[in-house]
Amino acid sequence: MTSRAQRREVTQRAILDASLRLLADGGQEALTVRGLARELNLVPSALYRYVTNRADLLNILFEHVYNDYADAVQAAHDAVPREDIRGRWRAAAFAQRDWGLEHPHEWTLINGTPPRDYSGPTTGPIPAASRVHVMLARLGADVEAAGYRPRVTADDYGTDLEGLRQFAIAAGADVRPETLVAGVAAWHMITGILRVEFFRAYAYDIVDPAAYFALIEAASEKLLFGDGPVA
Amino acid sequence: MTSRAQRREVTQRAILDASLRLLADGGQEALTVRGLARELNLVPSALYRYVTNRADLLNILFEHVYNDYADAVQAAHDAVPREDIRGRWRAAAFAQRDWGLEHPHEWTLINGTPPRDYSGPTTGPIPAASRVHVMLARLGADVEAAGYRPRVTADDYGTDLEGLRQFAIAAGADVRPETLVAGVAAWHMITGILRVEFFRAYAYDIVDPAAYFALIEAASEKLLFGDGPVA
DNA sequence: TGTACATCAGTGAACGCGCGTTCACTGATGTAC
DNA sequence: TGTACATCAGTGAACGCGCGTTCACTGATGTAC
Repeated sequence: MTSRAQRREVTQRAILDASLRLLADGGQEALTVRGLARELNLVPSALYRYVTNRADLLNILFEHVYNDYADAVQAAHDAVPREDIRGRWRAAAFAQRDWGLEHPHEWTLINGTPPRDYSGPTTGPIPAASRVHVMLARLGADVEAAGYRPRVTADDYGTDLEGLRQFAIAAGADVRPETLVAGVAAWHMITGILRVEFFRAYAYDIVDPAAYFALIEAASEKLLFGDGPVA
Repeated sequence: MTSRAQRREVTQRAILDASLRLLADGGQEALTVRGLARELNLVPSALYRYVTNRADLLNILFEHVYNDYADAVQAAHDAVPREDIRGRWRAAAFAQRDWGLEHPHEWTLINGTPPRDYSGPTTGPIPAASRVHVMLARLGADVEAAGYRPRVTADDYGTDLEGLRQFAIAAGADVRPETLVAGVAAWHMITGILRVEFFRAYAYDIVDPAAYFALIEAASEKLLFGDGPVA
């Protein structure tokens, strides 16, 4: 590798780092071409050697941030012993909250309104979002194997339930689609309550958000684990 | 009422209408002072006779849109006979989706990232959000009265569970806080899946969003209604 | 090893744009006597 | 009913701002012979 290529890589990395800094400080609106140039002590036009336009910048950032989130959730989940199935779910749920508290603008980027110039996959899944759901599918398999029966039964095995089954198979998870639906639904619950907390969209006063989150998290467990293992 | 006051009211109404049009067409970013003036064939500065700044504009709009949403959900709920308790829940859930499909930018305004200049209640609840939750609390009371037992039991009656109880009492709903938690959690589930659908934040391919929503909605019912009425 | 040439990172100036907000003003509408 | 004055909706010009993107350029780094 030539030294020119090395320096190019260093700059690319510096651009990503500065982007993350701008995002963390001021949210996605603060991530502008000119602002980024300022942060890097460069002239704005110089950035066009590395990035084709602002949309490109956002796409790179989005992917990185989403993976950060997936890493955090995955790591918390993996830190719990495999046989503590409830604990694994709980760890993942709380990890999303903790990550969001530490990285509010990042949480907002991936969970809030998609940014103006962002043009992620117009069709098909977001890779980093899939990562978390692969984890959930495998967790679902263990939920079943441990004898828990989630409280969801589907009457209608529509196209998407079948799609979910295929997704689980690809993830190497032997799990009924009903369980997956329960898991996915429970995960939406977690994200939904965090939206209320982080965006301050309260319908009534919440004095202790952490305790309130724990309540909702308990409800998510009830949905996924039912009344406990069935012999 | 003098004619001057009448004309003032007409203009105020025109400003609101034009704001709604701009929002519906281009999202909250399209709602600018200058854009609004253009829409009304006015000079930008003229708007400052009616509005103190852009934040004010957004606050007015936000309130209106949130009430629109609450109206739609409430109306769908009220159209179902009181004794059809499951049907009432289902109607409310599907109403949120239908309203969101018809008013994507409006749904985004109240459920997505709070707009830059918006400065809603920094503390305390959003009035229109409370309206829906009052409805949910009363529905919860009927869920219990009908003998359903939601699958949530709380070990910890923390401050917020007590707050939720007070909220229900104020709403005239005789309902255990556990049931409320189940209802609220289930509602977050609904909003959570709609976020994925409307913001295209898929973790795997969803080929039939309507059918997929129905699956998740079924899960929400399972959480709220448990296995059916207990004699 | 030395020279001629090619590459390409970064510069600096400029483009056209839209934004929120201010301010002194005009001219029509409303009010007091 | 008529006149003098006050109110106030809307104008027009200007302020300073930041934005994304283009383009011709300089000068250092890298490559071929």
